[in-house]
Amino acid sequence: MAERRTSAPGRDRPLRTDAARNRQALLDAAGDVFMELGTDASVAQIATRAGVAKGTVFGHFPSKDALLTAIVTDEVDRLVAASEQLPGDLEPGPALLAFMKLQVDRYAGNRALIEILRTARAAERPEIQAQVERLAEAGRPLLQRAQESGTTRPDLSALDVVLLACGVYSAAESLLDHEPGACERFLRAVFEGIGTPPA
Amino acid sequence: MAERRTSAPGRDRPLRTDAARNRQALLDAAGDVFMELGTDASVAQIATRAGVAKGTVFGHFPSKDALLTAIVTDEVDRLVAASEQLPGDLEPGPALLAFMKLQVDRYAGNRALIEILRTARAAERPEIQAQVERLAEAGRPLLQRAQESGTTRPDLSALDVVLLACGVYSAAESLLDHEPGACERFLRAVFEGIGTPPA
DNA sequence: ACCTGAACACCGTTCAAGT
DNA sequence: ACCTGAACACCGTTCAAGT
Repeated sequence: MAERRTSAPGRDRPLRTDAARNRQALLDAAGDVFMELGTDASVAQIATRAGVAKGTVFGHFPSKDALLTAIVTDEVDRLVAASEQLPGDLEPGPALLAFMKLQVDRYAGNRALIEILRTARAAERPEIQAQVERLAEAGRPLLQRAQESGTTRPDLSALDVVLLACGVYSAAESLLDHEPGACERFLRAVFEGIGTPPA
Repeated sequence: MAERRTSAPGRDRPLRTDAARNRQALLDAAGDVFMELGTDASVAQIATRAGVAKGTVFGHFPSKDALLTAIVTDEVDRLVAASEQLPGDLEPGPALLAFMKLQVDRYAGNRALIEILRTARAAERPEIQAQVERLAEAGRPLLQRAQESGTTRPDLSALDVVLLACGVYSAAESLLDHEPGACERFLRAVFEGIGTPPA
């Protein structure tokens, strides 16, 4: 769940109570609307759902992008927490696979999330890139353990693992309507290798 | 190169000479502008580059999407042709890898192309889906040969291969500025498997 | 201190008026 | 038969006026 704060980050004094309520309503509305409709959802839709005027959005967030960044940060919070709570008795390889599975499942659950991550070209959006790296950091110990056990190729970085999970979801997305298990199938293919002869 | 036609598809009579010239100018301009700026480039930019009024665009193409579809069709034409001209003496596995390499190279060369392909959710844009399947068809014999030789896993379809190439490029995109070989590295990782111990 | 809603510059698309 | 450019509905963003 998102941290319920009554002040914007980098603020020393608390918000007025109605402003704090509006801010949270905007975050909730943005979360819902972006999740369902993706990044193309309009600011007006979010304002309406939050019960405020369109201009009020920009009193709390400097731009639509800032609102999207807040959503991404929230989702990455949950992913980091979930990856820390992965069952501890997993073998190194399966643990890394489970980390990637957590990601594709979140992408499947939030249209906006994957749209933002794959639109964010590295140099252009440092705030988004920071979230991607935060996610990579959560996966780093899992990757290290897998590589030290010799079950994972050594030429991969923690960032690579996160990017490949994005790529796997992107590849599978158009299949999901007719094949709900497409992500798992592609994840397994990537893990074991396309060029793997039948068992 | 794009086929230079003086009539729109599904037309029996030829276009007036000035109209034919404008149509081709629009296709050329759209190819250039979309390639450089991606799908966010405006219709006005394309009209200006083509030397016509904004309204003229919609006399030739019913929508901006139709213009994008024309670009995708053109790029798929080239990809299909290139994959038919792959060296015939390649082993089955490397031939399939080369087919995927052709794709990621085109995605790297045309910002709009990959943007369209990964935005096109299957059910929503049948014209784009048709182009993806045309590309899959070009890869089918290569996949079949690789699977029959036992060097490629049997649970992949020709469509899967195209989608995975899109996914690999998407995963590598943000790294390309600092690591130009990121696509090849990810392609190799996916081919050999992430879970492959050091050689 | 915050909210509102009109206003602005932009976008894709339409269409009456021209040639 | 085709082109033009004004007009329309929409978008993200700004800001003067309110409370």
